[in-house]
Amino acid sequence: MSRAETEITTLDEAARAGWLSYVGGLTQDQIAAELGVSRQRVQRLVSRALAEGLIRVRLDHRMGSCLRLEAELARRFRLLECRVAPSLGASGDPARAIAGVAADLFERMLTRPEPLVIAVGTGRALRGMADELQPQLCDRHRIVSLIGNIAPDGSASFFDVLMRIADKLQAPHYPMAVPVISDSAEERAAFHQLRPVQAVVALARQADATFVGVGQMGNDAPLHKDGFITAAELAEVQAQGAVGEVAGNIFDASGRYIDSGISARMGGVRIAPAREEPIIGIAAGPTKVQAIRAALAGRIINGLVTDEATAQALLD
Amino acid sequence: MSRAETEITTLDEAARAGWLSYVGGLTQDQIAAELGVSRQRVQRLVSRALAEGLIRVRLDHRMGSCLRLEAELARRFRLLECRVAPSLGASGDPARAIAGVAADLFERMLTRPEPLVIAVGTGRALRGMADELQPQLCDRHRIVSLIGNIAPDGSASFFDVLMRIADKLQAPHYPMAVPVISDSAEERAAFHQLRPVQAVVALARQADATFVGVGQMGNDAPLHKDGFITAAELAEVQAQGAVGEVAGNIFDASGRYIDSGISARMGGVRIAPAREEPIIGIAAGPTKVQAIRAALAGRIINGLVTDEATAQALLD
DNA sequence: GCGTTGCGTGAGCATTTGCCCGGCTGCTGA
DNA sequence: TCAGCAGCCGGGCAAATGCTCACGCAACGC
Repeated sequence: MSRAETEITTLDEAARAGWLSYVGGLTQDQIAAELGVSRQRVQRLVSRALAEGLIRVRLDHRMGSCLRLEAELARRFRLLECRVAPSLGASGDPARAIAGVAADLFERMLTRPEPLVIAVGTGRALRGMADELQPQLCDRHRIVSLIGNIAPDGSASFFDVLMRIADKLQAPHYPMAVPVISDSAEERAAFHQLRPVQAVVALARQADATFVGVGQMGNDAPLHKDGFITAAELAEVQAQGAVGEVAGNIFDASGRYIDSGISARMGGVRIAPAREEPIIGIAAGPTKVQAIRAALAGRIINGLVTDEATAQALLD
Repeated sequence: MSRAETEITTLDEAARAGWLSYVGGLTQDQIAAELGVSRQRVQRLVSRALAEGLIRVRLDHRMGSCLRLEAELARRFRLLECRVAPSLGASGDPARAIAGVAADLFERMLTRPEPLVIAVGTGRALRGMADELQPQLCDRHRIVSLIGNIAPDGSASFFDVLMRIADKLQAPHYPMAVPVISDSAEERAAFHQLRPVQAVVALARQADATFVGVGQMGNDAPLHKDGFITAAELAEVQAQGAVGEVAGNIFDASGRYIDSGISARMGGVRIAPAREEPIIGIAAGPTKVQAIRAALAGRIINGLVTDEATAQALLD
């Protein structure tokens, strides 16, 4: 109890310090005087406010260079939607650069008056987007997961993107209660015969908009790093020409899905190529270029949020 | 041409510097290396990005103390909506503190699926809110002005809140083409007999939501400072018990409108007391407390965005 | 009872940032 | 053509900031 209460008041204090610093433009000394604490404490509070994500910073200016890249990508790959975020410099994390821009696009989708079914995948990029979303009441839309939420170790879910988004929007949400990847094709089939699972799958297939990450299938493949497939399995699909993956469904350089032992066990929904509804891929980074290009070529995705460096590489 | 182009590229550069600094967290030296310019130039660019409003900062945390004040205000004054922003310290501008919170509430209104008519007043607080709005396509709602847009000196409009909001939302908008205050009651009547003016007035009267500032009627009254009424006129209504004003309509301490020579000449729409639709007052500052309290008492407004200090004063 | 551990605190210091100022460049008008 | 002027640039410096380290205190286990 007292633990939770102190926690709340410290966060409050951090928020107040951050507010005075960023919005009010006061110096830390002034804030210290205002709050009646030491300057050092103010420094710590502000840095905590930043770390906890209490302070949200966005850039309200479309740079010419980004706009040009967007237009060129949209033309070249016939995209419905395209956003290019400025890169964060050589050392920066590309996922963080695109998170805010992706959240912006997502929020724009939410402003549509008609109730939508919005499907989401998972991964670091989506997770970043979810964290950047403004909390708002938006309960006319439904959020549905494209992938299973049961991790190999039995833990509920890995990045938990669906829950985070639904939480912020207080929207009805439909997790897919199947393993991300089953031990066998039979197990997968058994799960998918369950009535509630079928309902979620049907919903995901008819989604009015879809937001997914794009995974590379090099040796740094997220599918492998996160423990969903073994190194041997990775090598096997690499040998079959795998270059990328969307919602766990692996495809080759031309964006055609690869059928393999893995795909028969992978839970969740395979996005049909060349859908008309927006399927937005959210991905950036040098290692993902080939995967993104393939997903675009196969029209698995018809929209893209990426960063400058990746956009440039895609066009080269 | 070259002037405009340089302007654009400088802003782009400023935006990029600000992005790397605020979002990327790089030091100015690192940014300088990245952009290939001097550290001093980076400093200038970042400060320009800030000044131009390219960097938008918001606080994503409701402080306990603010929530308590909101709940207490809502209870005491039977409010439909109430938001209390943290104060910006003794020296801070209260209008700036509440701008972001007000914009948040406004944006929340915009997420409603059904097309709305939203009426807006004017003033510094509303202007601040308009500046903080996220640009977004929101053309199902209509924005209508409560007050005239012809200033005494003939200039088109003073704070131009309506245009700024409509611009950001690309929404249909209805300015009221009448003088803020006419020279005579007859002139006012003549304007209000015009068919287009009547249409706008009708729209404003039936607005689904209304956002207004609240002006004090002390010697620092905005109506006087901005040149709409003379010192003599101010003194006259003060003698009649004037304490505040909403959209140019002056009321006494109990929130009852005062009929005077001024009110007969004031263009625009008088908000009917005790309306059911949300009428959100956006105001903060020690000089406004009495005016806000009166507007609440008379149920001219039934919602409030203010800051901590003002909220506390209202409750005392 | 006592040592240990973990967290928060303040002091001091290195780095970073904001700003002023002198100098330079490029434009303008006589 | 050239003086005058305005705006930009970098140097340098003072203020502000971020960070590390040693210390104190309370909780915990032995």
